[in-house]
Amino acid sequence: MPPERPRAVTINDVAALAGVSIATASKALNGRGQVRAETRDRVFAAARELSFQPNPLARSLVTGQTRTVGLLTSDSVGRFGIPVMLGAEDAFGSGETAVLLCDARGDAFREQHYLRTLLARRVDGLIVVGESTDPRPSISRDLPIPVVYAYAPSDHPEDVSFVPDDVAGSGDAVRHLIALGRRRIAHVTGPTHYTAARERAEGALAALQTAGLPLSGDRVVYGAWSQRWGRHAAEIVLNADPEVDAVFCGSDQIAAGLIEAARERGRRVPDDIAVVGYDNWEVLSEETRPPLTTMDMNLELLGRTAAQHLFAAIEGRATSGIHRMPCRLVIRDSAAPPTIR
Amino acid sequence: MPPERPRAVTINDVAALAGVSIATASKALNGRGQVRAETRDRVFAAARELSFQPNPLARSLVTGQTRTVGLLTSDSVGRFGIPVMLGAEDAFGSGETAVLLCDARGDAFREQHYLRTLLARRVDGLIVVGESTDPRPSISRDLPIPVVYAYAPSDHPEDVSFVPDDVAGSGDAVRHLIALGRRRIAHVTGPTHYTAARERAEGALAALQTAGLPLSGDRVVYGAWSQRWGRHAAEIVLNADPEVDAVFCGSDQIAAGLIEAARERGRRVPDDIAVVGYDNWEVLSEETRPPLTTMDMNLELLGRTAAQHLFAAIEGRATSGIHRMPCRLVIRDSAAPPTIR
DNA sequence: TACGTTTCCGAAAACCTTTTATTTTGCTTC
DNA sequence: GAAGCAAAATAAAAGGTTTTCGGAAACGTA
Repeated sequence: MPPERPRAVTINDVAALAGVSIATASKALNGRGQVRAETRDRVFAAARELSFQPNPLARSLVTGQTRTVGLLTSDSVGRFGIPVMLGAEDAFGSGETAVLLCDARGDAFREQHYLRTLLARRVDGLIVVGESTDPRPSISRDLPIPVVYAYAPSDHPEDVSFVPDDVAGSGDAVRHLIALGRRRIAHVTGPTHYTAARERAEGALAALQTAGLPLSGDRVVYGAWSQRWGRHAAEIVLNADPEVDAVFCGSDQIAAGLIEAARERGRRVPDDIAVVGYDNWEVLSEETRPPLTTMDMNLELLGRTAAQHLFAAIEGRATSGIHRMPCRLVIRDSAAPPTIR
Repeated sequence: MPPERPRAVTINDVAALAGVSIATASKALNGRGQVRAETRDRVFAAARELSFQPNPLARSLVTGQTRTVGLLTSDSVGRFGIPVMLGAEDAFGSGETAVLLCDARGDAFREQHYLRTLLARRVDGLIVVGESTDPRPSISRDLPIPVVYAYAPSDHPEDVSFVPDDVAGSGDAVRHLIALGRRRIAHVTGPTHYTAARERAEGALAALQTAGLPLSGDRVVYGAWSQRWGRHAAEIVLNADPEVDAVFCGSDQIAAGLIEAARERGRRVPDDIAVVGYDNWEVLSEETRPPLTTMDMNLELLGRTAAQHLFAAIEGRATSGIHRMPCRLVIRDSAAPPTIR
């Protein structure tokens, strides 16, 4: 047997104790309409004494607002989606908005199911977070509530999406290497079919071009996101240009593998080769030897910002388009200015 | 302006179309009470035609059940909490139960705030997931709804908790090494103030004792959970017993560091030293050279099981006590039977 | 036909709050 | 003292569903 819930205290009890009607009590508590200061105080006192908590269900039923948003993850939520999700949760949770978690696990059917459920539950808005920066199909068409996309942008230009600015971030990474005096910079990254890989390469190449520098090895070394690939890519890079003095990697895993393999081939990091990673995945970037200089995408902030914009949209102040959020270079030893000794 | 929501179709519309009263419609749709098969069909037909979705708010208001559970993370949710959380979400989401996500981020004040909010929203139950297996303060006392704890058990014996069976898991790990013919087995693990570290050591020692084998180096090497510590511990272990032929590590990070350092000191893994890790954190365990044999705690299953028990408790079939869930050894190259060549 | 049983259906209450429309109160002015 | 008016309070409706209970219809029996 579920334990018998003690009958909850309702606004009726408050009104009775304060000696007013429920209408007055409601208005007093919500600061609406005309109510004398003295009676308002009496109502508040009564509410506090009974530790009254309005029933959100009843309220939602009449107002049509549930103070609830759905958090829908398209692909299975993982390393990148989690921080975004937590950032969003943080933004909502500190207010009065609750977050309904739905992990569609990459299954379009599940996604539809969740979408129906969320709409049935009358959520006020929807935040869709992806696991990669590849654009994803829009779900906002004909939806009666606002939607924002985080990390993975919608493929529909009128939707509002928040993504890391990988082009600018990569530019910063490469400019950092240039500022350190490196002149033969290579770029190793993930599979070419990833938007992230292409954008990071684009940003890196643009920065090199602006500085009038060639790309070491003449071509971007596309491959996989793994440490294993990083090790393999080290050979490619070193063979293509034995004089290479810096490598900008598209992920921390690649960087970790590359550093390992470079050291095994007798190159010192950062003295002979400076290395910059991407993601600032701390379990990795703080454990490599030397610790990794890497680009942090500020994913929590991204999630938080997306949440704030959803909130604004719910209140009628909608934005649109793709918002590119700045990344931040975290400087550690693998690519750092010489310290004073 | 938020787009005007089209007036939702209510059970009134269904009843009108089917030519019955709303009471009959409700009973027909919910399979309750006496209603002729023919009228039931008519009601269902009407509901389908209008694609009627009952308003959960109105329903909850009268039934007192929200088909919603709170998922409360005590400490900041991270590597271990996430899979548990996703497992739970999966179990609920495939039913009709929605999950309200609340990340207290290790802040007791936030936790209280969330607890109040969840209770105000009349959730049917609560699942509390932790980030370590250390017991945590109970929140179930005097709560009108059932609570289950996942990963981090409650410190109150009458609460129901689900934790990985680290003692048995470690025993299995060590027995695996023994079965491979290893006789000088060391154990390197995390800080002694972690329940996980102590329990894993306990299981390892028990298995050695049962087999009549000594612990290489005579004492458990406690330290930290990091790769860095794994590297350092390798020296300790090799100095204490140069003939050591296996190391059971309390985490994959430790194992990764240890393998790296052992190789640098000229030991081959697994030929000279077999290594077993813990956690099966795949980004690490699949990337070490050789790939890591490691203990998987089945965290998703743990979360799913906890969710199922919460569900049972909501329906009045409550369990209690600490449930220890079995772990599963994942065999890769770092500690494997010789393959046929 | 009268009557007792089932079987099925519907009116109305209940859940709790907000909002609208209406009434009451308190005050000012003539 | 009446009229007028603004401010404050209340009654009642609305929101959508489930559930209780009474009543009607159908059916069989005397």
